[in-house]
Amino acid sequence: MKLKNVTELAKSETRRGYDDACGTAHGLELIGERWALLVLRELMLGPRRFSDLRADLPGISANVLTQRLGELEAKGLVRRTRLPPPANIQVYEATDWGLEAEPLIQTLGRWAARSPRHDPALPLSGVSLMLSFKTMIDAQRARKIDARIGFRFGRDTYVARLKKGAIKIARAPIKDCDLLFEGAPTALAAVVYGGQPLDLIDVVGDHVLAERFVTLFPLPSKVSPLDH
Amino acid sequence: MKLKNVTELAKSETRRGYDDACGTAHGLELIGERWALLVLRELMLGPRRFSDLRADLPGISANVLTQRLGELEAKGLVRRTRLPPPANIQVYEATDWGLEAEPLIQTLGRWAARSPRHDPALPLSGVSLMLSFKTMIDAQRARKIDARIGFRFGRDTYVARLKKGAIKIARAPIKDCDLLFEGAPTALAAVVYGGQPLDLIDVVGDHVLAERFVTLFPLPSKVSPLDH
DNA sequence: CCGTATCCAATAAGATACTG
DNA sequence: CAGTATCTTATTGGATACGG
Repeated sequence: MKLKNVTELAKSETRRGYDDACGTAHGLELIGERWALLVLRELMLGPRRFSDLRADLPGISANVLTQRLGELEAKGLVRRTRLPPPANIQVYEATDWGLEAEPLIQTLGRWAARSPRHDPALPLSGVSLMLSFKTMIDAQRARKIDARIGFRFGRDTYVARLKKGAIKIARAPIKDCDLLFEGAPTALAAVVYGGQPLDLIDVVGDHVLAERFVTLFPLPSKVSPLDH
Repeated sequence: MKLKNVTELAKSETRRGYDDACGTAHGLELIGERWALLVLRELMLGPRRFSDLRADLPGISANVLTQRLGELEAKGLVRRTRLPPPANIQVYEATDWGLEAEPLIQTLGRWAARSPRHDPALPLSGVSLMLSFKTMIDAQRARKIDARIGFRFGRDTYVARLKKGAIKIARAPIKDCDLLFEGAPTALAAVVYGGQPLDLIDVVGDHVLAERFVTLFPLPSKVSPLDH
């Protein structure tokens, strides 16, 4: 009754399984617990520290984050590493296999975007927005664009490389960009997905390119509530 | 403290959300609760009744199943219908949007199949096995096969149509099949995925075809526990 | 047999405070 | 900043009982 410490935590590492050989069921045992997939999502574009994760996952509590990270680490999806000096801080990083969950995150997001209940006005992390661009890009519309586009969300910066309808995005310093967006991820999302005017955010560089860029990510049609 | 009835159930219809505009987060609000995706999985090949679901989801309790079905119905993923007389029984059926979750189920299953912890010897429902065939089929190996293959698991029967490397599967009466497998889904899984000999199950019809069929579904390589 | 409702014990999540 | 400890609340699963 008093062993809420290491022993019990280790035991509760996984909640009772589904006892099902189906890969889907096993997948749920791996990333089906509350918050787990969102923690992994935040690591898809590179390592993050504990407090970054906490800030980007509105509503997660410290103890749940600790527990999820420990479980993901035990399962081999996340690794704890230490940045080389002089930084020398501890960060969490997705393993190769963890990174392979990206199609899963995209498939889930694309499917859920059809939901009539989906509210794109809620807050959004920088990583979420970047991944949504990778997921929702309309290759047809983007095929003629060849550009480097930067994003600055607070102290995090990302660079997107558009070429031949494909988009690659990495966390990287803003350098040699044709265009830079600055502001909150939520504001940029309001422009791209909510049809709000571009002047909600700061745009540095090629404004014509910016106007084109924000139209490259069409949302799928909503499911009609009458179809049930 | 006493209103555990309709009022409170309606309120707890969804557990507290993630407050995140990301489609992935919304997806988790839709099908992220324990058992929800597995319930939906069991409906992917057609309507099922309450007791079928209960039997195919080892370990789910009646009250949790009732609750998940109610939530999935409220979200528009599942519909309650009544089979026409003389059957005239109530069944649960995935809506069109619910059926669109199939790629999600497949992506999750394919990803999780790389897990070193995945145990293919656990029990498995007929629907799971059929969906795993659709997910894991090696189109190259299957491209020369043109056949109708039947499966009988207890009173449920399925027919798979192989043609040009593609496979279509539906719950249907066994008719005009080149080959019929009979037995428990778990036994057939042991043959196809566990490398067990074919004589674990009953095979009626073209045995040569049967031997080829069971090699069409290669599992992905496991993640090495050392890669962490 | 088909579900649904209720009660109970075990766990997981959430909020908050706190320590190295 | 990076977690831990503790307390409270919500959810889960199992048993059982109940109505159609």
